[in-house]
Amino acid sequence: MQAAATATKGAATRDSIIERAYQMVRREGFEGLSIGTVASSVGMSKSGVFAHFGSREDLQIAVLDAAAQRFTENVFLPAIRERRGLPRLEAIGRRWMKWLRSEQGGCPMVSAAIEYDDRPGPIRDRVIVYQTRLRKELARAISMAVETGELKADTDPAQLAFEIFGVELVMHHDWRLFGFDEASERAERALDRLLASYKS
Amino acid sequence: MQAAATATKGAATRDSIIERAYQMVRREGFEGLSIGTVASSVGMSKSGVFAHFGSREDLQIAVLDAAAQRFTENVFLPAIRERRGLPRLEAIGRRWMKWLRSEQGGCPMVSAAIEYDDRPGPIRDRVIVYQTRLRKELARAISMAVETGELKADTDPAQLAFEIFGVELVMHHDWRLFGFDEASERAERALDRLLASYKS
DNA sequence: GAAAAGAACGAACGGTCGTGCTAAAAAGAC
DNA sequence: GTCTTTTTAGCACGACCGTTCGTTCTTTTC
Repeated sequence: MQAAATATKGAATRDSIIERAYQMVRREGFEGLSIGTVASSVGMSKSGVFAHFGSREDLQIAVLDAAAQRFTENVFLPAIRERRGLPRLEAIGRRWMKWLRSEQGGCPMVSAAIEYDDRPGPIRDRVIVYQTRLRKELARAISMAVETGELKADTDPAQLAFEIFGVELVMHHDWRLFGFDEASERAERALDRLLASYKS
Repeated sequence: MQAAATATKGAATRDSIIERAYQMVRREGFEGLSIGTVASSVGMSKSGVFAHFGSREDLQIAVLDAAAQRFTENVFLPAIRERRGLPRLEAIGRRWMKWLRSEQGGCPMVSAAIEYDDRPGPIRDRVIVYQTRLRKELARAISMAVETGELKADTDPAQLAFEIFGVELVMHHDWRLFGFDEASERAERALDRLLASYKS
């Protein structure tokens, strides 16, 4: 009996709790997540849900981990199948936007970054870990595009990663406030212009 | 006895309540704002504070209005003294960054946009009004720089405003998570690169 | 001065929150 | 089948929430 996807019955319900909590965080944010609401949503008692995590914070962390994992699976992993260099970098950018759109209720990672950016504690620490990792992966993809000669040799990968992140943030912002279509169109143009300004 | 800065005693304490609440929103966000905490912070009773606003939501809206006013006073109004065109546009960008830095606890407007982007109600409505106005003002400054011939004639003001907003957002994000110095430096470079790509 | 208006207080309300504790139910091992 | 472990429910707690109400104190107006 190796570790299967879900070994015991408890792990399965734990997963379904996280799934439900994940959906709620997208709408209410991490601080808006309450054990009672999650419990009634999955049809369990508060204490039943509570027993799976031991504290509200641990539940929040579990949701944060799930968000990070999903982001990686939906944005970075598929992009790896593209040829290293500009194609892969562009694939990341496009899949990133697609990911933001698919998260109808807002990206939990963005919420977490805003909510905990000055609230010290384990959640903030973990947010920083994930954001650092994301930026590093992005810079790595940029470096490859420099190596292939598709981007200028004097490109600062971290700087371009910073600027790409800005485009994704403003797309997220505008989409939620002003509607998807215009935000997505502008973001695509912004990304094209940005990459063009770095092309050799 | 014309309307002075604060006509009656009540209006004065009302202002001081908003001031305190404003500081708290920067750290805890709008949803984290509680009347009891504000009250004890200004040395009043909960009901005393409550009487000035009539509801928690009205207090939140008062803080939001104060944030918008301060932003205008600190970013747009001073920039108007610069010559219309590129100097004024650059002044807006620089003062914007300075404003983000001066708001040690995070910009309430950014918090509000994230917190209420999918929570219908009067707060979200007002956030959209302010964000629309801001974007329009920014586009207006860009248009002037096109008219003076400093930016390319085919510049889309709304598109450039979108992209500038992205830089400010990622600067806000990185600053809070990774520290000010690097974020500010990268944002300045990003803004320079961005404007350069639009210069005629 | 008195009278009216405004400002602040303190107690209490119904509600929700996270968290313990204990017992029942379910699942798995043998 | 029984026994043991895991999983869930039920209940109660203390704390905090926004809000209401009646009262008291202070300021303004005449």
